[in-house]
Amino acid sequence: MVTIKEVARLAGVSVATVSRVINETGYVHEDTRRKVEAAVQTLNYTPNEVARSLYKKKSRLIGLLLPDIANPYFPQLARGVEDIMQENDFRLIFGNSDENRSKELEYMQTFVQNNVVGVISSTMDAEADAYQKLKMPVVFLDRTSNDSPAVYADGREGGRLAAQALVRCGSRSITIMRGPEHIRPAQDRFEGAAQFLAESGVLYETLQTNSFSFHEAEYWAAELFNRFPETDGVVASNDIVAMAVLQEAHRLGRKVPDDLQIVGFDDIPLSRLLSPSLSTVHQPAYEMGRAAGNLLIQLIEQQEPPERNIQMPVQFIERDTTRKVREHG
Amino acid sequence: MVTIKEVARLAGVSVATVSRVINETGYVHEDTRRKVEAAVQTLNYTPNEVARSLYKKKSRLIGLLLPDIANPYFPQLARGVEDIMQENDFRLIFGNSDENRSKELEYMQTFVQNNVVGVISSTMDAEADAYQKLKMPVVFLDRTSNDSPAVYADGREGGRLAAQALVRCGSRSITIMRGPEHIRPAQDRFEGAAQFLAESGVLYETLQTNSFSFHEAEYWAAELFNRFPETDGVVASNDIVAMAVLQEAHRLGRKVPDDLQIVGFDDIPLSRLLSPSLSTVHQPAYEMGRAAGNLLIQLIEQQEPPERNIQMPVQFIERDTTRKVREHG
DNA sequence: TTGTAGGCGTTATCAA
DNA sequence: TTGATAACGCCTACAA
Repeated sequence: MVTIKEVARLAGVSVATVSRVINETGYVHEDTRRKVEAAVQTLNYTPNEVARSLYKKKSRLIGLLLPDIANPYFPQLARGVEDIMQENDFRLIFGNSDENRSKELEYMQTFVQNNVVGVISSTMDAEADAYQKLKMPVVFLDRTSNDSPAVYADGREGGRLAAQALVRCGSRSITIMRGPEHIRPAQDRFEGAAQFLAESGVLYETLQTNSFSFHEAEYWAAELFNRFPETDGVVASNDIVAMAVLQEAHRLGRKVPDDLQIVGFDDIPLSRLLSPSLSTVHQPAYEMGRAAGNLLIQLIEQQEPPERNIQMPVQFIERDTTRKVREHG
Repeated sequence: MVTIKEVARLAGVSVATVSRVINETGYVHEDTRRKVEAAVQTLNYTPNEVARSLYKKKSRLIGLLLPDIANPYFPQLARGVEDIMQENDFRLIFGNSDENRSKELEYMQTFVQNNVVGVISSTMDAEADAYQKLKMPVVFLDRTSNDSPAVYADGREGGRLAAQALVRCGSRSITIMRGPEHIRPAQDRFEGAAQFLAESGVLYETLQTNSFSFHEAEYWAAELFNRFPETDGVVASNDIVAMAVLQEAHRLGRKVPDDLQIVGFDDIPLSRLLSPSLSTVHQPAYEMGRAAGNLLIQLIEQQEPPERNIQMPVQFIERDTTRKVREHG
């Protein structure tokens, strides 16, 4: 690797001068600047980030911790974060936590050891010491938090919208699939839906599920029809589960949306490519990733961000697993 | 951050001794070891990876470059790589290249600047200087390469299997959707399918597509039926495109699989949750990620790996977008 | 406007 | 068995 010394030698100046020109700091005579730049060019020099990081005690690295990138909702978040970071010359150290505390801690530790300047985490436990004791800024993504910076979607409203759509289109016996307990947004959605149904006086059942994984989605879908065969409307915990329900309905010969309506959650890109395409509550995942990235950068640069707690709006997307209604004839 | 000096002071020894015990190198008296370990404990010391990296000119960081994590095939690759790296105490610096040369170069540069010890890349150009001049090992993932270490699926065979399935189940007028030109695996699949059809004397048309993206998938699906309305069998360039075709077929009232058979490629997890579920060629994406990770680690540790060029097997997965045939009555 | 030199936290060499 | 110290590549007082 070419070092600053070699550049200095070739340019016939000291390393300090080279440092000045590459960092554009302090005075440098135009002629020397040119000589240095030429040397940089011919040697193809780029500064060693590790040495910089050691000296400054700050790198250009950001830690990103997500539960599971293989789960279709997260790649979009990740992509949003990455785009922002790449635009701002930050790099990402990325890890999957699997909602597993020790993996999470292990990652947090190596983030610190590598001098990352900030972390974006979709953790299960925002109050954990690992976060509270951190000297650097942290933004929680897809997780609510009272007093820490966070970006998340309005789960309550999402749940409300899903339930409302079902009721408006005539479902009278609804099942809400309730996501994992430790995942706050999942609970918010449930509460939003449940509250709306209670207020509307519509009957509903709850099916508690304990994971968002692919494999179990099929199990829960089967379970749904076993336990509540009379259901005519389903608020699924996410789009994956909704797809599984749709498929199971198909298998059982239940007509969607005529006999059974389904509303998903997330609006993963594939949901519109289904047949019937999936009615769902849209979460702006990519934008959430970007928002988290932007917020973190502002925090890093010590600018007081306009908002530290960003709740993103959700939106009901009417597609073909819910019936069309003409409002007001 | 706690440094080795503070540990040394608390333990009443020199930094050299502390270094010896944490690295388990050289002789240390049992008593001093215990004192040092106690100090490490009470101060909660972990070594600064940046300083280590500077001295050793090697970090525990790996560069991972993928075209687009938001595209459903890649998260599984990424997850495989991450699992292996995490098991071996390596961390990942992750970036999306968007099949864009300059982004790729930019990432490669920062990988070097950060002393990564190896990179896994799904590049568009394995022969590029950026890779050839690199001092550290590189493994190409999901891309063929003649003389560089690589992990990829058997695209030719995959194409063959897809075409064969269609023919076996009675399609007589087939359209092959051909993926982007610069993506070698896409071309392999095409060639495998085309060759099989030519040899079998079955008519086929080619629809050249130039991207694997979501949005364009719908466009190509529409195009398919415009251009080749008589098609009764489609070899799609991947599962996303296959889904779009399935949906478009649905819209046009074409019965799948009775009037039209469709075979996808990749076997993304969602493809089995479709109705009808998608017949497709399975690529072991997660395992490919792991294999690439393992290969890279062997290269880094200078062990001569048993194979530097790993072609993974593919497999036709019969589901519901192809017709069932009883072979030999 | 430029150069010298010390220090960032580690590791490894060498002497004690 | 232990400690002092140079070196990794860079940045920034401070001096010139």
